[in-house]
Amino acid sequence: MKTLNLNSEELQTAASMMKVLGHPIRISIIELLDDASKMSVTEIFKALKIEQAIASHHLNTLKNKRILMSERVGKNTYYSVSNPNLISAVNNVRACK
Amino acid sequence: MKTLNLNSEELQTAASMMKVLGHPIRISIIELLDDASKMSVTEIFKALKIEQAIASHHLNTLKNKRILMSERVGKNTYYSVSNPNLISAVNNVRACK
DNA sequence: AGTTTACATTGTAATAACTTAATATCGTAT
DNA sequence: ATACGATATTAAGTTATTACAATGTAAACT
Repeated sequence: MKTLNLNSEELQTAASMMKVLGHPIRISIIELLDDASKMSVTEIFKALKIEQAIASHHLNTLKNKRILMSERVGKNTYYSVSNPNLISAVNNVRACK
Repeated sequence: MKTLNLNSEELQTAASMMKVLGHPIRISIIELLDDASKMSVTEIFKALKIEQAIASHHLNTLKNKRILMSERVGKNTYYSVSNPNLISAVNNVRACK
């Protein structure tokens, strides 16, 4: 019988990334960025009709787990998805009925 | 600018499935079942070296979100992954460095 | 320098998730 | 019926998440 190591760094990382993707606002951000590739905080919070502070908080959460990258251009910060596999992951879960 | 509906049933469901996948024990259960296709609770908790009650809790959590299916055969309950897309989702996140 | 636009951070309170331990149920065989 | 192996449930304490509100910082322009 196969045994696994629950404490491996890779597993912990994967779990924390999954967990962070497990929020409707954060999934929506990924899907917006899948279409647009880069968006500013203002574009995102307006598209989702949420408070600016909430968008900022979720964007920061996603960035901390290296799901998003950010780039400051003047007053704006543009966010983008760091790895296309993450979009696939979202699409796969979306495809479950 | 595109707007999305944060309250859609599908989005909520996808988010809650993702969230449930965001735990090292639950990811490991998916990976065990990817290899074995069906396993009993005892096989799972021994493979992961965790308490029986903890395995049972996590299995129930996964079943509630329809990530796993279960089938009772005599004294044993066999669990299996309900949809191969979920295995793909885990693999996609695993593949992110 | 002061103002405006764009983002980020902090504190707080409510809710949800996790672990652990103990107990209960279910199926089979004696 | 009882006992045992397998699984499920319950309850309690702790920790983690979340939304909200308010405040703070940063860049560009006048």
